[in-house]
Amino acid sequence: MTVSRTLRDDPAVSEPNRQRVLDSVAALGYRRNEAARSLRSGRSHGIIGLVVTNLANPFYSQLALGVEQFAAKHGQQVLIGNTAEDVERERELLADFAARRIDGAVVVPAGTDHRHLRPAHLQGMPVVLAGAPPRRAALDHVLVDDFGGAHALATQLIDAGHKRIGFLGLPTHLWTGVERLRGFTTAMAAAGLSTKPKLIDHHIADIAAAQDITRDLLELAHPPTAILAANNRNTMGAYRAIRHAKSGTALVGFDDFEFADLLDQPLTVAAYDPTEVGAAAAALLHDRVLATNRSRTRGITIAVHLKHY
Amino acid sequence: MTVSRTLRDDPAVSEPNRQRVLDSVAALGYRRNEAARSLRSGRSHGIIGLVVTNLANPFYSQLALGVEQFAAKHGQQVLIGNTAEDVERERELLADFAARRIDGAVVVPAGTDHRHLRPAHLQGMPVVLAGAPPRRAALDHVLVDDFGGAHALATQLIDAGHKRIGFLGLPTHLWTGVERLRGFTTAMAAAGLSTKPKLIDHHIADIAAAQDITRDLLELAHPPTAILAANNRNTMGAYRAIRHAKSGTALVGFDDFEFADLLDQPLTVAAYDPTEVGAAAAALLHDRVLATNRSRTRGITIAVHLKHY
DNA sequence: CTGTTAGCGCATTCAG
DNA sequence: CTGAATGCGCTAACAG
Repeated sequence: MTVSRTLRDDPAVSEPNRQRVLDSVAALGYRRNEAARSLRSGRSHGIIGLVVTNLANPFYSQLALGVEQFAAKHGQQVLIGNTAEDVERERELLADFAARRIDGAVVVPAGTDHRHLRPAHLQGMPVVLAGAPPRRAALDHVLVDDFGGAHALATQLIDAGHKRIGFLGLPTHLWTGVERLRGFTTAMAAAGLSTKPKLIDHHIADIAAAQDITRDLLELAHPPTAILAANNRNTMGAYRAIRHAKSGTALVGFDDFEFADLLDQPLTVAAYDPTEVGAAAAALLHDRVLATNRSRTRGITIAVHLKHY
Repeated sequence: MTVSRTLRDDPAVSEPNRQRVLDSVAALGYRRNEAARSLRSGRSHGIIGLVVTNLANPFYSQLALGVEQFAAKHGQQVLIGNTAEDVERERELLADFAARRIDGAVVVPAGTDHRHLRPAHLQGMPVVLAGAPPRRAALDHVLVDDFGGAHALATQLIDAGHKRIGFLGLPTHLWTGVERLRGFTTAMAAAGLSTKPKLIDHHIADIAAAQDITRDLLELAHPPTAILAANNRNTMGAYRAIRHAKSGTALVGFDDFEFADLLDQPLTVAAYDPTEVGAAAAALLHDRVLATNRSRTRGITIAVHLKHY
């Protein structure tokens, strides 16, 4: 018991005994068995989960770093899972996490129905969403200012005199896809400009597709004079097409990326720090775990700023 | 007991009872308590650790994905830790992992002395190294063919007729730094070419430093006609300097990177798949955990191939 | 301040 | 094939 108390920083241990314990612990290399500890108390001690859709994507790996850094600062460790956009796998992972009685999880959701992420379905384990707002569930969440970033990008083009602007969007079943499109169309409408359906695309799978679509846009009878790409892959594809066509079309894009400054033309990107998203989500989770009262859910939005290359 | 047996796939349960259990489990949403499970058996059930030096680095996040994918295939989960190159933190993380009685860990080591990674120091927990060979400890390991890749890059330059070749190296306290340099010098020696100390550099901290050093190289009285960069950051820095100087200097580099095809000059890179490194390490760990006999340690080397842009 | 008792939920062992 | 007894290592609650 004295050992247990000492290692738990219980003040009810005399100083001489405390020292004797610490000395012996150091000499023997003794470590508490965390499995027994968490069994006894019914809670995991210092493990939080992180579920992302694609760990190889730099956005999510940086987010993971943010979660890890916050967790480390609080003596916690991070159990990670990759869903590859598969909702079934997401459900499975979280059920596993709950069975391990971990403290909670940060989730980048794969789907748009989040009922299976409610604590009621996970033995009371709390979940914080990252990158998407909760749907059909009351959950803490951290978002990126997708609307604001896209709005600012569009506004910059409009202020520079562009009237025909092409938009390389993301699938609209993604929150991010909807918001970035909305930012674009709102800015256009505010300037009294019309958004031509012909100049807007959503089903862009990869860099090559973005390049093809941009090439088609540039070959129109009335091609756009500028293009707004909704993420960095679309930006890259558009850049290739523009460069190939030597068209002088202006380009702005959401997401910063390494080597953006190596391109041959001016580029403005809407940038933000993914580690901040992760850290903020971990912080919300931390608060939620400590919250004895079931307080209202909270939402945080991470700011986006323009960066000119 | 019948529930316990059923959930453990113990064949000693009658079919009707098995079904009744499974039905009830489904109806109630019951899940075994993994903490109790691992307490009882003294082993963690299906958690492996992963310790990397920098999760935000795409190399390590892809490695992490490889580990996660292998683990998922075997019903395991991954506890992740970031050392930020801090050996003390590495030691701490692994001691924590051991205290949690996880099955084992894949470690990208921060230092060159691996004695603290021996099972004897970690309550018997096995460790597999990734990216560096074991030093002062007998450990399974997965390496990349750094020597072969650098050798192939140098050989390509030599075959193209280059005689004065600059080398942008990595710190030689890193295994990778030593091996890539050795690949370069070996190829040069085999071709009867001398390696000028003036054209070789090691203490390159970031892209900007690589750019500065390359600029200095190009301003020499006898500048190199080609440059071999030992990783993708050095390649990027060298590219900037070459492009700025409009010198026409040839460039090859270790590591593939996204957008390498966007550059204005031909580029050859030594490429490999980091997820393969992670998957191979997880596989070695898996074998080691299952190995009842303390078999000899094993080492695997992942192949590198040239890719021409 | 320190020690004793009891139990967290599971799986091993042994009886039936 | 099924169940009862027991203990994994720790800590809450209580007694001294």
